[in-house]
Amino acid sequence: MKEWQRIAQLSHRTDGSATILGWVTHHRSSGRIQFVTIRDGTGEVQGVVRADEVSAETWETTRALSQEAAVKISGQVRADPRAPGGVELVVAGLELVGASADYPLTPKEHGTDFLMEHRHLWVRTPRQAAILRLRARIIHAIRGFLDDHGFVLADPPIITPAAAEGTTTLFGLDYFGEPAYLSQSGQLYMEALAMALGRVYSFGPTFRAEKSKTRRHLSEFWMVEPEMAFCDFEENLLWQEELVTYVVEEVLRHAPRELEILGRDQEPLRKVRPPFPRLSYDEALERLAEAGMPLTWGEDFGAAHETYLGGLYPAPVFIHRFPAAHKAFYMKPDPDRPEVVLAADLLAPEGYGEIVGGSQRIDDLDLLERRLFEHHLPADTYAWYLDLRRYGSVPHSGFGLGVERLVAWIGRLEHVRETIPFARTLTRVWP
RNA sequence: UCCUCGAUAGCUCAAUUGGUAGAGCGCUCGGCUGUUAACCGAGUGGUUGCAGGUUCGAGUCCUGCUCGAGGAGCCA
Repeated sequence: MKEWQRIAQLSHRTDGSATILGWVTHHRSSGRIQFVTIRDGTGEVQGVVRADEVSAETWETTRALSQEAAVKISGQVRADPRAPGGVELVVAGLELVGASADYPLTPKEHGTDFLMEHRHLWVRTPRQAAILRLRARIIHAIRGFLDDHGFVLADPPIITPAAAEGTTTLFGLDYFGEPAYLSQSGQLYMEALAMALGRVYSFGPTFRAEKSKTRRHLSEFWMVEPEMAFCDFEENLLWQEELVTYVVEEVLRHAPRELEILGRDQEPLRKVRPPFPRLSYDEALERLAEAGMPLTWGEDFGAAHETYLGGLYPAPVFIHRFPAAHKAFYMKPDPDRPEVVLAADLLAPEGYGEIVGGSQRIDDLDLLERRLFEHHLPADTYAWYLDLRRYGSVPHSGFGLGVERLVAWIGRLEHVRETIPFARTLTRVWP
């Protein structure tokens, strides 16, 4: 049995003694009475210290407390309408566990660069802690959904010999004298694993050395990549909308406090229900033309186009069947229209852009070899991948979901760098 | 890689047509018997990103550079 309590539990013991361990967030003094606010990761509570109720030593120790000093305090838990949260601790004893001098972060405003430079301390603030709890809840929901639906967690390697798609920029490294790269997608490996386990998913970091500096980009981000054998394009979309819906429901059910701290309006989230609206690439072009943003068939969407399309509906929207020319080599052509592929992007509402990208994969060996040639990719690098089409090839599909973008959308955050404990961006690899 | 904007006290920011670099917060000391980012008084605080130029005089104008921001492209 523990000899101390966590702050979140204090409201259940509004009479009786308690001991808490935590860090000082605020300290106010008014002559003969001091107020010390303590944070312990589960919540905050105010300690009340009266000069005539504690020893001179405790009074002095309390008086000398500074921001983020670690303390152990004990006393009587009491309900009081004047206390933030309605419960306070009338302090009988206070011990300094760890002093804190010249804490850099003040209760006032700071700029982004300063906060990122002190990210190791910034995470202590209520807002940042709420975001990290939200992230944890979202990850828990994703894994729970997939685990409960027969998906086997099977993670691909992070150190890889070549680009998965041969396009985006990779972080290179020296692998015992051989060139190797940090994975920018585990998808090809997931296809192999799906042929072994049926339904699989990966959950891990992904690395992209793109020179992107926007609020939607990180150099290191986390991605979920489910892959399903015997799954066609339509079923793939169903899995995606079921998963996203479940995650949103779980957040609404289990993290309303976090959404409140973030000031996140819950109404748009309550409108996220399957089926999600779907627009074919061709239909999307029509919508864009009506909105004064005409594109000729075959052109890719720009950021403005994506934002517009994502904003058409309260729920995420699928854009599907893109022109094959600019898409990844492994995407299966639509049998009815070979000029488009059975791929879809899921665009989040409220301007958050693409959160999921998925497709049915080519299962025909000849076509896949032809596509590798057309994309100027070396066949020998993909020899093992081609084997998957040689030995019992089946229709299969999968998708990749960006965890940070999902967290940013659900929390309605300004920037993905706040959705991960220590963001790695184009200009920052520290702390 | 390109475009736009920016850099002044530990932090957030002011500084008029080029004319002695300030405020709030933080921190230190003092005051206050219920504070809520407490309040009141005093104190503390500067190579104005770097290098050069114009000028009697540059935080301010000019040139180059460095660093940062968010947007494009690219992407989750």
